[in-house]
Amino acid sequence: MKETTPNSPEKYDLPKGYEFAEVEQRWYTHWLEEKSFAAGMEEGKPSFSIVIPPPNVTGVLHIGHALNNTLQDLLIRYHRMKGDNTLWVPGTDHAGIATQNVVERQLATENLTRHDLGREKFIERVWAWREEKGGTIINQLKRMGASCDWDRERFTMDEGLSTAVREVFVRLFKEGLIYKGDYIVNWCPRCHTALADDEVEHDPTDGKLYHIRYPYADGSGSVVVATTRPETMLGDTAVAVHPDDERYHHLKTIGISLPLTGRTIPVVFDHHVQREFGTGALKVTPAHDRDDYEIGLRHNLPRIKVMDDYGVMNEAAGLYAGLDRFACRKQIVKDLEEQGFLERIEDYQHAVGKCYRCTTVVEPTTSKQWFVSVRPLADKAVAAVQEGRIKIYPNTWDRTFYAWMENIRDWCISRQIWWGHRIPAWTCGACGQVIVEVNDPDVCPSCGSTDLTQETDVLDTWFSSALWPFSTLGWPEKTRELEFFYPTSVLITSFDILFFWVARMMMMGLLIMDEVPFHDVYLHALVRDKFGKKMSKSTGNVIDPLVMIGQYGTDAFRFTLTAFAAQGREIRMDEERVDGYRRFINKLWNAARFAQMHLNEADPGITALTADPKGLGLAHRWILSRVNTTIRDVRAALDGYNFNEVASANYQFIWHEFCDWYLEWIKADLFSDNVQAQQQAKAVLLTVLENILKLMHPITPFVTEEIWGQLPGARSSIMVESFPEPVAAWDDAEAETVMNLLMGVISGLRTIRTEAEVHPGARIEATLICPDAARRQLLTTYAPGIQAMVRADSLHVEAAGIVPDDAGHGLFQDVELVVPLKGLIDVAAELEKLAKEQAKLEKELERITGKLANEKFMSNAPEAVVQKERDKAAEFRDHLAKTIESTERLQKLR
RNA sequence: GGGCGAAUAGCUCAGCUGGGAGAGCAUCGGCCUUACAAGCCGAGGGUCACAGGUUCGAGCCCUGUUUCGCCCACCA
Repeated sequence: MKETTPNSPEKYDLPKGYEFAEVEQRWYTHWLEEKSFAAGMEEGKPSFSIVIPPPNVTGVLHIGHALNNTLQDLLIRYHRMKGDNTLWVPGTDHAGIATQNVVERQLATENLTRHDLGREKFIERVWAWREEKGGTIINQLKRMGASCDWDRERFTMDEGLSTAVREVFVRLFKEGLIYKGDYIVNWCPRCHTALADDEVEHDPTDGKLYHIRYPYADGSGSVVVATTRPETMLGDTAVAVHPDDERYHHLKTIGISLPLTGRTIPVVFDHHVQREFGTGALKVTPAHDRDDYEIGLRHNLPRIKVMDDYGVMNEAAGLYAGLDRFACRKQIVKDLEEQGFLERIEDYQHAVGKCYRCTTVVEPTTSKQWFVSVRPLADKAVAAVQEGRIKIYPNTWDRTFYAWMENIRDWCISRQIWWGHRIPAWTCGACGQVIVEVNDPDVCPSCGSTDLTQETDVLDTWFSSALWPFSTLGWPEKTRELEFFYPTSVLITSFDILFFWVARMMMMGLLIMDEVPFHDVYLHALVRDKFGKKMSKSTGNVIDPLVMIGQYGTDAFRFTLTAFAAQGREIRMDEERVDGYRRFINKLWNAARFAQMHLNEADPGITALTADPKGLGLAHRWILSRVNTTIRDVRAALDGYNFNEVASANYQFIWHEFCDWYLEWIKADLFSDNVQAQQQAKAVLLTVLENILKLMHPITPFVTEEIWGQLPGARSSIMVESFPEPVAAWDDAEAETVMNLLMGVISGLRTIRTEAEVHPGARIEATLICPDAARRQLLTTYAPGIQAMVRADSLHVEAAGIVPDDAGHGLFQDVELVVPLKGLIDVAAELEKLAKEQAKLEKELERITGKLANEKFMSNAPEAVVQKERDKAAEFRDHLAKTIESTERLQKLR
């Protein structure tokens, strides 16, 4: 483990590079053993709770889960450190169709179907599968570092949640919000179930548009209709035209003779028909098309189902019975052509509905289904958002949400599969009474018969997910958990299930609990590849979170996801960024290693700073002031769900302020013989490092925990430490101003060195010319610091002076930087640069003087802005003069 | 067709209520300087998609245009 370096063999206790794999495993196990994730329920403390969007039990962790759960964990760890009663409820979703498919595939390898087993045995089989394989995604979440309260893990099919489902179903039914009706549904002939509208995906598909001639019944003429699905003509019960379409007025009294069947069907007049499309005549198949179904209702047309549940033509299809729907299509086209009814065929691209689970082409068809009347529920949800009881982040989604809720249709909740919550409805065989009860009835309450059959359909998976925020907390029992944690604080999810899930939780929560299910909804972006394409296995552009974790470490991966999580629509994931942040984690590791090398050598009494910092050295006061700013920025970003800013505030501070400047600056103290200076540096260093680790812990739990444990003093887990709060005494505007001056001067001198190609190891001499006495005093005071940072043997600070012709020259604010460099100046390059600078300054100056001369600006702009412009003008004038001077001086050297 | 969003450095993206254009990566130059070469120091690079408008002042607000993406409804 311990790696030695040639320079200091025994000094480092931490390995040279951060070895994440071992650390992650060790700490996660420790946290679980210590039950560090368990929710507290102490009276008088604020509560913070999140219910996880339950991944499908069949799921494997993809990058969307990774993002989703990283953000949740970030907030959970933050609030836990803040001391809130913090609960993160984990769990999985039984995912009806998906899971059933998985098990059916497994059966297929044994040459079995679910029907061979029968319902009960099949369900047993699914449970067995779940026991064996259902924990995959949970284990993967653990590798992400998710600090869920695992003892509270729930499953949408477990006993408690099943009770909740029944309770809600019965209540909705009794309130008249659930009904059974005949309806046209999207039927998947492969899954054998109805699909909700949003479970159907519409893919643009190349197909054909068939133009078919339908003769008038009296033989006096014919009309041409067009269809993409000619096999449905067997179920046609009308031809529809627009009522204002004069071309067809004469058809009012004439019937149509349906080709191939000879059936006579009427012509109906309906506004739905688009006159411009094709011939303006539409064949109407009410049993197999959603729009036709509606037309059929309006005109009282019969519905003829010509297919069975497998997509095979039935008896109503006459000669075509027994043919698969697509085979039938071919045969029909052939027959139409032979009999002279086929006018023409054209290539046609149109949207074809496909099952979102198995991509089988969906067949619209009529059947008996259970529905929820969502209108009253939707109204409650809309009101909750409008009144601000639920806030959606980013709020650009509000309008989309309202629009969707306004157009919402009744929710078809029955599914003709076996895996799921079986609908608690029974029909009496004797009297036909429908019984809906929480507990299985023995006898019909109406006639006393025991001939009761339970509904075979199960509920849409989203029905149980809609209850998730309260069912997981124990409802319908009145639990302490509900009391403490409902409504939950925030729901974090991807916007693509805003309607599937989020809206339905709102509806159910508001109805059942009479209270919102969550106060905030944060909708994060969809993760795409770096070209903006959706990740998919077929495209081969999938970034696998587990591969990322293995390669770069969980912390680096989590940091990347956080840094990408701006409030937008999409995230373009680039693996290179993960590598970049892995370096950042390593940087932090090494900074800690450096700190530890000094802190552990120190007398054991070294502790974090507690005293007033006013007497400390400049760099110490500066870094403490910067820590304060960082704490404020990070907290504000977390509270406002600006996750990317949480990442960047940390990154910027740790790398570019703490490492680049502070650590370099205090090396002099740490290595000096001045014990007091050394002790002071150690105390502040420890203080700052502790704050950094706490600030970073929510994003990068492992590395921070590991470093924390290595710091001096007796330490338990960083998880029980409190999240940093700004310390008023640390704010120090003056120290920041002075440090900015010194940093500017140092950077300027370094630029001069580099441009003159002075070897980085070589020493220089430098002169600072500064007209302002107070600032001159500062520069003199901190000359040793500046010298150390720029490798200068001497540094003169003067009020005025003549710049030697062959000197390197620079400028920071009102300070002229002069470095004598005999023959090292690239005159041509320097002149070019000065010319560019001069042009820029002249342009800026012109703009500002114009502004200051503008009366309207002077009278309208706030005084502060005007003053700022005046200051700028003065500064630019000064710089311009000096630039011109330099140019003249260098020209002498040519 | 309706709605939403995006367009800023070579790439990926920030830029929150309008006041001197930012980061990371990449590029170029120089360095093993006692935490880190997984590093350090420095440099270059932008008509903020286009055209108007409001304003003293616009990347940001308004109108229109172009390109791209998503969602909803889909003319059979």
